[in-house]
Amino acid sequence: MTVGKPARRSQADRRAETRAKLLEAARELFVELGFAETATPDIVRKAGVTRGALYHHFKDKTDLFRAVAEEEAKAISDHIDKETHIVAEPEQAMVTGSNAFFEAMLVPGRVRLLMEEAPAVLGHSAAVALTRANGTEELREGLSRALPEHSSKQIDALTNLLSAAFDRAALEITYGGDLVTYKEVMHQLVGEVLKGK
Amino acid sequence: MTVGKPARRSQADRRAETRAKLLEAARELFVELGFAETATPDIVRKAGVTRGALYHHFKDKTDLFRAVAEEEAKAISDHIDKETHIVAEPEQAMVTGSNAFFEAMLVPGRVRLLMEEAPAVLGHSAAVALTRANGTEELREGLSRALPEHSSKQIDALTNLLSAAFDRAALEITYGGDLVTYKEVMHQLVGEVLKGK
DNA sequence: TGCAAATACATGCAAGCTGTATGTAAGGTG
DNA sequence: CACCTTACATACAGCTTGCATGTATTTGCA
Repeated sequence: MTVGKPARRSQADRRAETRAKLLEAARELFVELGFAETATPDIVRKAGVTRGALYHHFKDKTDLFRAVAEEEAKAISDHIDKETHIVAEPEQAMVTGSNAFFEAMLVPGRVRLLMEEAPAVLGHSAAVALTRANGTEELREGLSRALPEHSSKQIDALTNLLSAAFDRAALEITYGGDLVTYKEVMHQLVGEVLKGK
Repeated sequence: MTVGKPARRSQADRRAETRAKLLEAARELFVELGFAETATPDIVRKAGVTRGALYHHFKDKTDLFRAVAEEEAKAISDHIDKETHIVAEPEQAMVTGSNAFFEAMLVPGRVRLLMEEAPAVLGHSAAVALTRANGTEELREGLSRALPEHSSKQIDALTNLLSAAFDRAALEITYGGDLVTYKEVMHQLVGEVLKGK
């Protein structure tokens, strides 16, 4: 059995592997130090590749951050979908989705990446677009159903405001706020809106 | 009348003047380009001073940003205080304060500085501490008065969540959201919370 | 199977930025 | 009027980013 003979990997495999290593290393450093304080030499050292690889896979440092953030948002979205897709009734789906959101947000670094860094690095619009999937649609639908008198403009606004409250709750929890309290208060808030008119 | 003879200014005057010029130039560039994309050489060129002056007045670039952000937060706080201090009853003070907040947030650049850049540059905690004065206390007091059964922990949480909603409303308005709609929906939201229980 | 082309990555380099150290001029003080 | 302090200016070292160019591996194809 020949040793040291590097297995002939396909380009796709090589590519996927280095890309994954870059994403992982970048995520850790972005979480720990923030985007601005993280240098690309540090990222590639941690990933075990060179800066050439980084700039081959990503347009620039910001593009790498975008990829990290998108992956993170997708993980959240997937978790919420997995928890809610079995729930049929919209009322219950909202509360389930809410709980799933808070669960997902407990994963270390998510809040830092998506709520603190992303708005500044990618801009507000891109940042909200990232979290667009995070239960926002379920929320909008629930509100729309419960408040048929409201215009879609009003529903959109309300969705944004409640979504912001969810985000802030996650943020505060990360910074030591009490999980149970914030979940309670958040549910109370949504509940009152739903039965309001 | 002697011309060109530079008036003998006091140190305090010199100091205040350069500092003001730096703050003004920095504000413009931070708003236009964001913190990371703004270079100190550009700031001092715009201010008509040298980098030496900048680093004499401020510890580093972040410290300059902090000063700009603090000035901005104070302007908002002053505006809200001016509008609300004549209003006696807490209920009315809240609605007046809310309107004053939205008015204040229309000043160009404020949202960019305080809601987009500040959290990433100064950290979430410092950023919320900055806006701590922006009607947050009136809000907390109003909630506390209207919801006597709630624990102070719950009041704090609710205050944070509604405060986040206010912030998001300002953000969305800046990005083209309809001012009237957001004000309406925000008032509805607060109103429902107040009469809830 | 062997060779050319494409892909994936490595290395070297130029430009720019930050923060500090050191130099100078103006203002305050006894 | 001399000394000290404050306010600023200039020079420099160390990094950082992104690109340009070089090399190795893989793939397509005759």
